[in-house]
Amino acid sequence: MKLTEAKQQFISSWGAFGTHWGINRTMAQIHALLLVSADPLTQDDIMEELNISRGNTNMNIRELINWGLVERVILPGERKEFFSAEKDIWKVVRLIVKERKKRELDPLLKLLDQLEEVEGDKRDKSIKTFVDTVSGMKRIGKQADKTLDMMIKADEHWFVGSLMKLIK
Amino acid sequence: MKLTEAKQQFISSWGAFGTHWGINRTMAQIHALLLVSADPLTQDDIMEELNISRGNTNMNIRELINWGLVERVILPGERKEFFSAEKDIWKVVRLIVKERKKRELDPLLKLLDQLEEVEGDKRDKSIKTFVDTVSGMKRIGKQADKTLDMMIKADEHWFVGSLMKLIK
DNA sequence: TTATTTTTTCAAAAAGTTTTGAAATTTCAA
DNA sequence: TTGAAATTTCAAAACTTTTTGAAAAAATAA
Repeated sequence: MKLTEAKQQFISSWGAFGTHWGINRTMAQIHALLLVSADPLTQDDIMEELNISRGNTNMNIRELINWGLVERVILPGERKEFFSAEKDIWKVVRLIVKERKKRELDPLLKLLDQLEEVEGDKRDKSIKTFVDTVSGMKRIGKQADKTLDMMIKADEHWFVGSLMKLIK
Repeated sequence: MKLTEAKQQFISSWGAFGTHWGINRTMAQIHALLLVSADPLTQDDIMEELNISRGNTNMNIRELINWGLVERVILPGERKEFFSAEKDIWKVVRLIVKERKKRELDPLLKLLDQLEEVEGDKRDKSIKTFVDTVSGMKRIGKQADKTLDMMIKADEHWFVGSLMKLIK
């Protein structure tokens, strides 16, 4: 496969995967393009390469910067801003996990804490079912929280190495 | 908080969370309702409780059954079908991970294998950047694959217990 | 059987999300 | 300063996904 074709495949597939991962298609495509670009690109480069509008490009670059996945690069002597993606994939995964944890898991745990305090006699079958479900989720949720925090801080090899020891 | 209100909160929040988790809102709401129901419910119960149409209810119940999260229950002497959700949350998490891995991670790994075989001289900067990105992803992806497989098979306490030992 | 109830399907409508592009704002070199 | 270039904003349009509901199919009791 030729490089140009491979790049295109990569960008379009990463876009499709992104949609399953809480990231919209364009955002994922811009990310993919920057990941496989040897040098930083301008907004115009990205617009042209992906055939998307200026507004769309701008909004999604900004979102990628918020996630910490892309950074603005100022090249001396250039008027335009350039953008480049974090290339260390393990760092990328940690950034994504960190962001999604903050947006999804943390609010869920907060909610479960509130819901566990439902009024009523726990010997009542319907109360029991509710409380048991909520408590079960809270337990698993807290464990996931710890595990993910560990992962966010961990070095790639430490983490995987440790896990691998467990199955031997 | 009263049980009725708590249930409603739980259902509506689980619905909202679901949308971040590759599960549509109604599917997640039906799942939530069944999780906190002490007894199996019929399609009509679900329609009424969530104010949704018959078709919508039917399609989403079917999808929940496909994921293994809900099962059909036949009660003797009853004409209608009843539905109940798997209540063991650790099992629920494993089922969701299993399904999402199959739909998302497995195809990604397949794609990366193909893309790694791009033609050209790896001393070429643009080829190198592409191959490095793809290889990096493949490495992390394979590790995630193993870790998730382990998790899918693992007992809750074995898995978490082992992880916890590592941070002490 | 046949009639009635229950479940399933699917085209069209509604709802939700993303994208566009032109106007407003900001930046910066001269 | 000023004006050209670059960036940002956001309402409307395009697109995508979900939901509805009525009709078809399947299941079951009599």
